[in-house]
Amino acid sequence: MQATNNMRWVTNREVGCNFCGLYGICKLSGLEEPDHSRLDTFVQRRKKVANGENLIQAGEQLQYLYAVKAGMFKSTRYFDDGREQVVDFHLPGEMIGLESLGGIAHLNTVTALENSSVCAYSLHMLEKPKDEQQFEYQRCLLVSMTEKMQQMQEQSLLMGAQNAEQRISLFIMNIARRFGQHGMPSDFFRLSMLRRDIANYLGLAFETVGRVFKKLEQQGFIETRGRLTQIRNIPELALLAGLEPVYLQSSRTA
Amino acid sequence: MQATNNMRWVTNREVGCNFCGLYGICKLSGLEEPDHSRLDTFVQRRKKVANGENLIQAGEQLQYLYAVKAGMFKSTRYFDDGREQVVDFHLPGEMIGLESLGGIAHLNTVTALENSSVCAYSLHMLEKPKDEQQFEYQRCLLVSMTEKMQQMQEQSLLMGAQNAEQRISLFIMNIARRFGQHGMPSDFFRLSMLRRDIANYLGLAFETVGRVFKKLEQQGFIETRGRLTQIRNIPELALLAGLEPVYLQSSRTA
DNA sequence: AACAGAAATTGTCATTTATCAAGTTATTCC
DNA sequence: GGAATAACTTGATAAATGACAATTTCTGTT
Repeated sequence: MQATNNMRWVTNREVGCNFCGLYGICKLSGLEEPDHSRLDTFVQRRKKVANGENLIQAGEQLQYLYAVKAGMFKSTRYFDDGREQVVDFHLPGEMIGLESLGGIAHLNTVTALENSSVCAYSLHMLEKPKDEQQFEYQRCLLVSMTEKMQQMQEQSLLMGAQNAEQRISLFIMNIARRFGQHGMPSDFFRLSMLRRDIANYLGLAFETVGRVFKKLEQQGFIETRGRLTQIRNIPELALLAGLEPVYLQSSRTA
Repeated sequence: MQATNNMRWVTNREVGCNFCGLYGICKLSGLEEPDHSRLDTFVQRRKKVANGENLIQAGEQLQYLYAVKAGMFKSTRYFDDGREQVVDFHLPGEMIGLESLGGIAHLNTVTALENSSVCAYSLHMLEKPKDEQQFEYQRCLLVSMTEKMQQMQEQSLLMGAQNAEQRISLFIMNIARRFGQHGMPSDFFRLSMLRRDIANYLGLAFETVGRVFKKLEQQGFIETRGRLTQIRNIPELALLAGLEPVYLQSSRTA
């Protein structure tokens, strides 16, 4: 198919700073000052991570908070016996590292699923003496954690899914909402992870994932070309997922 | 069985304040002052909730943070079409409400799974003017959220479970660790939720949950008398769950 | 102690999903 | 651009789980 060749390199847009999870913190650090000199001492901007490379290795010391600027990441837990479990995906605008804040080391390995870039914010700011600004930093962090927690809350719905079709519909709708939340189209995006990753994440065989995607496509709910994914019938997909039909709409207008 | 009659009323111990999720906040508010007068203006202590009663109704305005003092709760999401999804359980020492902090209303209904009691802390403290103490409150909240987030992280492992046996083993080990974390025995506790609740939470049929429990018991990994549950072979159960064998030990000594 | 209702167990059968194997299509790397 | 590799698809079969119905046990109440 010729169209496929044209679309192969289409990728998700870079997220704007105003839609980024680090926005609050960056603003405090001088993002909106004419020269960014102050900001630049705290934030390492647009660090590139090539497809397949690790941004974070499990066991590594916790030093930075990251925000995905462009591209996509997965978090994987590796076990002694060689098994691996994908525990999360990170979309543009979302933060990486919040879930490890309690300890001193990262629990999971974070890998780029395509050529990606991140902004890194040093966690040293948390150790500074208490002052007015410090208070605000903490508040920003609290907001970020709150958002992350709500996202994780939704995973609980995923866990109760009754069958593969519902699980996968829920998964797609979840990704869609998250794209929309950060100012990108919520019905047309690049699903950069492999079927294997999705399957591992959802606890399904990857053949099952493939078959369900195909079925959803045949029913006209979604359309895929390689990794590019378009949702063609949001209400029906939401229904399959067992969500209220307003699911995506409400988060768009919010 | 005669022994059963004796054990019917055995219940989980009340958690000590020093093992409670609200400890930091209560301490700030005067928990350790000789008279508790200051504390009592912020904290409503030992509010009783009878088995089956709702502590929180979905949609209700967010006003308090709760900590489970004794007993057990479940959080349920209700859908328009009548379906319900159990999204979380709350054990003694754990907090309730953190996951809704972002919004103004509760998303889930929280129900007591046995005669329980909670401490309630007014969220108004968060709106007070910025002062030294306010900073500390925020920090406490950040710590609580961090803990909750790590707990939720573990749910991600649950989601990837390959089969019912692994799911349920993981579930039991998870509950066990959480009891241990708050100073209670991690190998002997009352599992107050119904099979139906566990099944709903894990996305399994309740008959399957029952059969797996029975199988685990026949293999000698666990022992149950009614709701009372004892883990008899931690390493084997951890193995089934696909966890490192040190899982429980490490959290005990910590 | 006895009753009523709820919860749990058990057995059978239908459905879903995993597993394995073979073939096809995409990607990556020279 | 082409070879090598990885990812995905498809089909057949086995295994796990869900659904239903009948029975037993448990729980709470009087």
